[in-house]
Amino acid sequence: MRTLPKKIDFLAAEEKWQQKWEEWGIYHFDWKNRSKSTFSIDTPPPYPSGEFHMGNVLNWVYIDIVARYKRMRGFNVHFPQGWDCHGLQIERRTENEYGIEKSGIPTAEFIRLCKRFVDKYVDIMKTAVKQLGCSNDWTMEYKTMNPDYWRRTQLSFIILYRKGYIYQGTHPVNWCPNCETAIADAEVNYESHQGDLFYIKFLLEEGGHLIVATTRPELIPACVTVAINPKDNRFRKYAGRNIVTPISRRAVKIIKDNMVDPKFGSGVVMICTFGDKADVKTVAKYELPVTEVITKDGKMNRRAGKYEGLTLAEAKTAIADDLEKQGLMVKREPVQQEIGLCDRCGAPIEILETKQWFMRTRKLTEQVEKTANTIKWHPDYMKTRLIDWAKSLDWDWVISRQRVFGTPIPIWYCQECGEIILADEDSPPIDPKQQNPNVSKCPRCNHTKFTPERDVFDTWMDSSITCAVHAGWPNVSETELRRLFPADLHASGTDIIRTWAYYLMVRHLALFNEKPYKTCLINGMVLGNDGRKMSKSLGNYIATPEVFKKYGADTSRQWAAGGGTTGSDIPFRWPDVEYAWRFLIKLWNACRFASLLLKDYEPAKKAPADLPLLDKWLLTKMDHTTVKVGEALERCQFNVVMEEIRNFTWRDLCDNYIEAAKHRLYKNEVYGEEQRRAAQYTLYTALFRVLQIFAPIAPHITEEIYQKMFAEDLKHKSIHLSPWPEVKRQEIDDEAVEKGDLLVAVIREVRREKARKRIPLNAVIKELIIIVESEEYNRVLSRNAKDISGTCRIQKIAVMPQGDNGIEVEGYPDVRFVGV
RNA sequence: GGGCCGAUCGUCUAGCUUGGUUAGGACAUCUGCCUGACACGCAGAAGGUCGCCGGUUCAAGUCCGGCUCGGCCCA
Repeated sequence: MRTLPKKIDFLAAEEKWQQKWEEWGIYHFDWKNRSKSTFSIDTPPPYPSGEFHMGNVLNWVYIDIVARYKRMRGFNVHFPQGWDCHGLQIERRTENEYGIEKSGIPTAEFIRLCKRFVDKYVDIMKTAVKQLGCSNDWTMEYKTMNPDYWRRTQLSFIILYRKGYIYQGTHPVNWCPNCETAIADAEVNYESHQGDLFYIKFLLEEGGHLIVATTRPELIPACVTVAINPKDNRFRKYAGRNIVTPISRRAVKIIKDNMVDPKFGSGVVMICTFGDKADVKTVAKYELPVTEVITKDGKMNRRAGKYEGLTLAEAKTAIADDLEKQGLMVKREPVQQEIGLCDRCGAPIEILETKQWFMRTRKLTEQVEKTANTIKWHPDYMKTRLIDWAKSLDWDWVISRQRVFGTPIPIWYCQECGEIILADEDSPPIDPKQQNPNVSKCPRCNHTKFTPERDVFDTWMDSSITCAVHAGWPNVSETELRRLFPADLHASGTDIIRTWAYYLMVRHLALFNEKPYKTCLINGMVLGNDGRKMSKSLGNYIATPEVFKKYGADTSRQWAAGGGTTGSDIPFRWPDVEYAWRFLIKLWNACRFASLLLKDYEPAKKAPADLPLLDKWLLTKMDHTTVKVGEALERCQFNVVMEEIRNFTWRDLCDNYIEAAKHRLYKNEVYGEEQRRAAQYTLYTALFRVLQIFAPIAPHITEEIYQKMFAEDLKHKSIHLSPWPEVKRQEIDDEAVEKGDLLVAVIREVRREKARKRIPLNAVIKELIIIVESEEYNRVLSRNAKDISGTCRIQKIAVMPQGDNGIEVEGYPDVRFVGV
């Protein structure tokens, strides 16, 4: 066996193996192999924002550990990787990057720049994923902006349309005035905000007035009714009467509705079209008219009269001032309110009524719930988040976006009668703005001119069909599709359950009447060391390269695996990273030590007969660890995996076994060749086992050591292609564990006594007498007395049934010793 | 207001599913030791009434109910 060098450049070794693995293609899915069971992983294609943060690290490490483990378990692992390219954020960042404005250049040119931007940042992120040592199969890499992916997104739309899941409607939607597009519920974040609550006099038609409390006086021109609570005795009598809005001077009816909280403000609220979601509900309930006063870019429109052209904030001030002047402003008071913000740009959203495309998702809610219950969740309680979210949705999913960088909606309209012309199933990929439909005339009115749909799809329309796309849809037969679909595993974060996990669910249920994934693995958020969500603005941000450059991938991966329970938020702590780093060094040194003492070792296929107690003790502990690690991996409890491996390696193997076996390894002239061979066998076996069970977490160092020490003998091309160790029941010797524990306890107590007496550990003890009454213990200690004397540097050792008081061995009241 | 999660040594965290060892670990602290792999190490020490109040039980960090305080998501 080759000896390991004293020092190793871990970072260089990582790069070396990453290149080798790719060269060897060992992570490729084996399409031809029909005998192995497949394990398909639905990797969420990330948004190539260019930032590969510690949250991405967490997400990828979780998935990759499973991928590597399943490969060792003999599965044909399908682990693709794609990139989710379209979207608002990319458009905006492209504008920043190239110092341009979307409206200032031709659309085709702008799209070209967006693609350039995406390509650049995909490369950066891909580099990071590779640096992390992820075992993705890059032969299946895809980008959702490519025509081949468009084809799939568009085809799925056409199928859903035919199945009745798609409709176009004029409906209030969340609207971002900054991005100038509709956005879905899932893209709205709510934030608490200190605002003003205005108390404004509305004059009753018949004289007198009511005081309306509102946070948004700028919407008075959009006021369509005023509402009070039916149980509110103060105002009940006004229901059904007319009241005149100030500013716009319109008469509107007073209605009564339970949703009005009599305790909030004045107990009288105005309903505007649309101030918030509650307004939308009320309007639908009472079939109220809609008065829009906001333009798509967030300004007041013509209906606002003299306020036209003002921004909403300006209009608020202006209207409040005018009300003040007219003596209609009673008072204003500070109030905490929840404001909806655009997920991509942070601007406050509005609700506008526009023509949009929708997917009928709400009718699937019951099925979503039922299906979610058939899926295995890690951790289990995450499924309630999905179910609660699905049940809480008020609106269907708005799938159209008023943007340019996205998959086009394959629709045309007849210029004469407005008939909707849907693209054929074999037309995609298609851009209706560039091509005409396959029909030459309108099926309804025979007109021959068509207008293309200019909207594009919500990015989630691209990224929520991946489970099927990864499995080859629509290019493969049903049988072939079922080979990899539903995915065996989908992985994502707590923050995107409401989007990713949910949209995947509704899309695949609607398209295939099948769940998208069989298990769902959820990672928590990465927190800064102050316990708050890591973000640049909070100043608790750790950039990934900072960690990678200093500590590399295996350390980062250990941090991710061991940082906390799966699903919980993981704080980023440098001490954890350093501990992980030290473990790598410890493992290296242990292996180096072994390699020095195994130089002349001829690997044995079978265990030598009659192994010494301590060797059986270690090997049984090794098997128990293997079983626990395997079980923890099956349950995605990566922190447990880390703990088991570290404890076994550091404590049992290094601190206890190696220390207690050194004398046998060094002095075979004293202890005999057989004893030495036994220790060599045990070291060899235990270290290879550690490398194997640690391989899914730390793929580089385990490969480096394996190749140097074991490959020649064991012949697996890579440790990652070695089969996961099967523990044979007959090799488990729990009696040896019990007896070995006694031996280790005695050694520990002797060391402790040396520490108490301030004697150096390596000080020689002339004579040690162990007093033990129990016959069984006596036998154990007598037989293995040489391990105690060899380890603790005792010249003469004796075991006696009776004697003076002495020092009691912790945990063994009837075992004492004298002589230190 | 609703849903979910959490509260364990100075700090961070495991254990709770399936109640029963001296509540495990890391960092920090203290004391020894350069022991023929490793000072990026080794051997030790100290530090916890497991958020609060009840209940079930021979036995509760673990199960049940209530409360308080945080976090996330939503209205």
